[in-house]
Amino acid sequence: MPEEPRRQARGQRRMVQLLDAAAVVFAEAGYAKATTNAIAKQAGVSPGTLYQFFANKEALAEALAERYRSELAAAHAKAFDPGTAHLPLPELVDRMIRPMVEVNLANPGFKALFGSGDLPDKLTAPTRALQRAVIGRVAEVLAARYPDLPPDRLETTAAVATQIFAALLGTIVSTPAAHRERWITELNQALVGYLTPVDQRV
Amino acid sequence: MPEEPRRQARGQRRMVQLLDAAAVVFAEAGYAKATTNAIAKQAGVSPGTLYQFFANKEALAEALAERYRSELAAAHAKAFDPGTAHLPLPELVDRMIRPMVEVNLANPGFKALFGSGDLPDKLTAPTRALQRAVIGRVAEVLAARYPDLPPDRLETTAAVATQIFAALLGTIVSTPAAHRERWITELNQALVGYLTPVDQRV
Amino acid sequence: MPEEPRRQARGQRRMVQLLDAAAVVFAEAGYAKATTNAIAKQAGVSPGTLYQFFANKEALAEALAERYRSELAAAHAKAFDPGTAHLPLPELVDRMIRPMVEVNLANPGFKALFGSGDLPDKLTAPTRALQRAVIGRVAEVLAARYPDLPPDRLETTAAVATQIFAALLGTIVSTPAAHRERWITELNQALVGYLTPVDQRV
Amino acid sequence: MPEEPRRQARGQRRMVQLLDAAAVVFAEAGYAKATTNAIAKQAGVSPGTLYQFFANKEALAEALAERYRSELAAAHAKAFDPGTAHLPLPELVDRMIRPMVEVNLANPGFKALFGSGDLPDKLTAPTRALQRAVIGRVAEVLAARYPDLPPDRLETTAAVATQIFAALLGTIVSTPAAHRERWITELNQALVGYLTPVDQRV
DNA sequence: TATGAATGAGTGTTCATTCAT
DNA sequence: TATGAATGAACACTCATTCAT
Repeated sequence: MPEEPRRQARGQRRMVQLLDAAAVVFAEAGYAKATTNAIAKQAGVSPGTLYQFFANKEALAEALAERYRSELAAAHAKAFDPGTAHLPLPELVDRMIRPMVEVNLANPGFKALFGSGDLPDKLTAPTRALQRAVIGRVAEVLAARYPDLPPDRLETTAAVATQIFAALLGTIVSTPAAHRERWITELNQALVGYLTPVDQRV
Repeated sequence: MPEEPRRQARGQRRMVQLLDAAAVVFAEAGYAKATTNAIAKQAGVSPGTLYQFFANKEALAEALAERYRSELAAAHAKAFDPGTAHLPLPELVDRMIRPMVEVNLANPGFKALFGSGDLPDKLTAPTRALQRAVIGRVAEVLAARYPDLPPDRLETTAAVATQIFAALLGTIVSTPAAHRERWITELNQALVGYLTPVDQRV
Repeated sequence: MPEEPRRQARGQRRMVQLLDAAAVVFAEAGYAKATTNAIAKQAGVSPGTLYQFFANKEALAEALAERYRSELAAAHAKAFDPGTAHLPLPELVDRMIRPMVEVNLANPGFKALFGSGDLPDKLTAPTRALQRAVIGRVAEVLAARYPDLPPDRLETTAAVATQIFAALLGTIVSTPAAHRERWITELNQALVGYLTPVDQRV
Repeated sequence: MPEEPRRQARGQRRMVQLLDAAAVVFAEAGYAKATTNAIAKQAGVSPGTLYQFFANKEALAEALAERYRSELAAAHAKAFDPGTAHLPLPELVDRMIRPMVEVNLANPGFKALFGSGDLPDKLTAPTRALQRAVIGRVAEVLAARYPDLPPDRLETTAAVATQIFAALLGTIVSTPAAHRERWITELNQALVGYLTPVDQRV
């Protein structure tokens, strides 16, 4: 009975296909103006098929956010090890910035789900989840560096850092590669500036 | 013959009414999902009337952005005078933050036009104009404080500061009043942190 | 009490003004796409005023058709006298064509009411009246030339001639003046061709 | 696997259905006042379905014009063969008139697209195409009969003949069947009259 | 599973007409 | 009389979602 697994494999491929298509369309049009029919067409599939895998447009966005979350997790895991936490601040910040920028560059749809404030209220949920995930990563790093920071300070600091991050990410990603480094430096300075007092206090 | 002026006054009142209604609806639904019929209804007016004053949905958004721009200008003008530029950095930043937060709090639609990346391409223009206006204000303040800063540094610094600003504004405004001050402090620290190196370099 | 007549005179002026405006707008946009608001604006008057003089868009068209009918009558009266009826056929036809073309050229709105087949059913009435008036003129001329033609033949012949007329009028009027004569000649030939058998039969 | 073709067949049927519906509605209301929702309802279909097959109202009109063009072509092809060109003029003209009248009678929407001058500018194109197609047919016949006629005379003559044609078609089609023949005869005489000089000159 | 035709409520916008002033 | 703001039904068109095949 090799039916089942083969079917599941095909199903997995379809989902990937659809998610890829959604990323492309979200990137081109933004979430709100993206149409499910356009996504289906981009995936080379009929609208009906799309709804066999995702209950609705929202579910598609959620799954895409989830995918980004795991890519981010992988990239972070690669960039950090226990020793990293005690690098000089500018270097540490650089290690936080780079993978994020790269994931963003590699996934054009990312920004549409991470940055935008014009998503329908319901969609705030998966989007917020993505943001919470990033905040979580940042918090881990800060926790390793500042073990004595009280939890609520930790949380707040991570949240603010992430928001600064998100704010400049748009500019960084949409800037032509040649000028990109300049904005990355600027982001680095902003984050270092924000974290320096914490560094000194501890 | 008070006829003419009275009519014009009515026209003015209608525009204000419609702009108010648009602000409410944009705030609730975001620009993209806001419907002109909903705005008209919120204004207690028929759809046709809306179109007597505004050529289309976009024009409404433009006028609203313009209103915000001028409210912002007024608030800034009140907060600054030539002496302000040489206040200690945290105080200066506080003077930049407060009016912005207040205008935002007083105008619920603001965020929908200022923050969002999901506006139609055409609308990018007035929205960007709003952003540029804010950046302009910030640049003026920085220019007064750092007269020797080269223009491109000035521009970049103002842009980054404004983006940090915009990023945290959302959190500040949507936080219940009781906890708001905490986030304002955080924003202040972020901006001070970003600007401190400039302060020292000059 | 010179009030009354003066008022009436003003009323007359307004009607002329509005009719002129309607002619311009009908000419530019066609009856169907012409808007009463555009006509009012063209007349330098408010929409309400328009409706003080004409019950609705249709009534405007009717009045305009009536004006054209009387201009046509005047032009015809000038072109014909009892002797004309026995001119050689091509000359007679020429005398029928010329004033019609001139009235058309002088009144750009004419075609919109005379030619078009896309008027609402109700408007067929005034339009048909205009056509009937033209047919009547043609019938008179034919009656003078062919006194023995039975009335129903007369009617039919006049109707057909008028329709041929109307069909080519559009082309003639919209052709640049330099080439106009060529199409007038063609129309002349068509009408002469159609009427020649009648000429010979009698 | 009769799946695909069956679906396509359904699609074809829908298009025919919609075109039929459009013909009916255009005939009743004229192009300008016909509504796409009315056409959909007449076809027993939702508005959305209409737009699955035709991009917009215009496209519907274009497709309808195209259908008429091909019906006309078929009817003409049936009525003419190389020998026809040298029939006595009245018979030749009769052969040109009949199929046109019949196509017109069978397709009530025809007139709305063929005659009217009140179509939107863009629609002028397919409408003109229909007219040009008719003129082309006429020109072919004339070319066969008068091989020595210079091309520009041919063109002009065909155009004028077609316009005379179009002008009387309305009357013919809207006349009750009992009296129809009388008007056909009249149209025949008009065309014969117009063409006789050409016949003699050659 | 996959299809794609079908749905239909809803969108931004228009315009003939009315009416308070 | 004259104004012009106000109306609101109607229009062309869209799109997330469903469902017969």
